[in-house]
Amino acid sequence: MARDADRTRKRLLEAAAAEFAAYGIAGARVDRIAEAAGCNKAMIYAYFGNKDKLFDAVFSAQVADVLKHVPFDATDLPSYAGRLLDRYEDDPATLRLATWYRLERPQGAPLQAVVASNQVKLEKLERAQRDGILPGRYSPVELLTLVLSISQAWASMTPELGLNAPADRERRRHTVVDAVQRLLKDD
Amino acid sequence: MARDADRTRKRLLEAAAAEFAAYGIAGARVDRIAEAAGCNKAMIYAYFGNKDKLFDAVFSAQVADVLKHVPFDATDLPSYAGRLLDRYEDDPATLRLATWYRLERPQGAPLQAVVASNQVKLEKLERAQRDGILPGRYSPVELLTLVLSISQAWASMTPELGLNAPADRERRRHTVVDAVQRLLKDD
DNA sequence: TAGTGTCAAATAACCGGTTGGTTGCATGCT
DNA sequence: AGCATGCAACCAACCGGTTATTTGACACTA
Repeated sequence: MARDADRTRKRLLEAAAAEFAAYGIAGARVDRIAEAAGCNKAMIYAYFGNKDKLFDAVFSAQVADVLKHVPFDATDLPSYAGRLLDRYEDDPATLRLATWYRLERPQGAPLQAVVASNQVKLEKLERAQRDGILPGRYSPVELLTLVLSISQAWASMTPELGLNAPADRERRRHTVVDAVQRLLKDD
Repeated sequence: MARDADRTRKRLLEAAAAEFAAYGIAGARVDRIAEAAGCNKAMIYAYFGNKDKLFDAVFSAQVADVLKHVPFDATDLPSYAGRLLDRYEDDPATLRLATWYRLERPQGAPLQAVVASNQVKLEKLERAQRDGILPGRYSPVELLTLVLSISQAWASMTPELGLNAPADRERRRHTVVDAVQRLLKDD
């Protein structure tokens, strides 16, 4: 096998993403990550410094990936919510990583990728309101908060309630999209 | 200092609630809990068995406490959402514990306290729908999921977005209550 | 051979859980 | 009452295993 630092880095990131999604920062095991990546533990420290920094690298990459595959469209929030739901259901790691980030890293400096992505969304929402595409009853940040939390609704409920959730995804999707539509409807 | 098993048990539960809320199950340190409770580590194992069971005890108590202080009212969901938001903002540990539970304990047997509390809510929702108090466009579990996720909206935002959140709580509360109202409004 | 990547092994700290014994209190006997 | 006895509550010290992180030797390549 040829030597390829970039390839090793990438394998490490992928393995770490799976590990962190499953166990969180405190629960993640460095040995497992190295083994899953098919390389040695020391590589983590050579490439990323330590476990926390590795998590930041994983999460920043995830933010960029979501932004790329689920572009934000302020002019059609119901559809955006539906596409977010698709992403969450196709790749549950996305939401788990974000949740762990919120729970376990509230002290660290805000990640630039996240701040920037929020700023862009808020500006687009403000413009859409000025253009009359969106109602003005909620401020941009209120709108964004509601839409995001509704699109996570199914994923953020207690497992016990999940047992009662509709089996077919199309129905869950409809619920979310319909709810966002109602929030935006004129009186 | 008189010996008092009940009192010790209670102090242990309180200390554990704070510790688990802050660090989760994997991150929680048994030694810290014992020290904060002003008693010995061995008491934890005598009273609760192990760390996981201690968490279950803490979480079950929390579920009962929320159920008691924020009674569910299927006939006035907007108000219920508002009261839930109050609870989450007054006692952030509530939601953090629930989130840790969801992330770290998806394998264990469902907690009876949670199952029962869900069952009651779903039945009340179904009755309210039959009585025409609630619209029938969403099923009970869909309705509950939407209401719960909206009431958690502000708390489940990424910290970076939280910086843009409205400073005054009354405004956040209004956003949540208003959103639930719109979901239930007749066409 | 100089430089970079790789890994097994070592290390030091840490953590969940156990053990054996001590302390205070209530009960019942003299 | 005074005292012995049994028991529940409590704790310091310890144990085996695990974890994040470092190191030093080795291998490949240019």
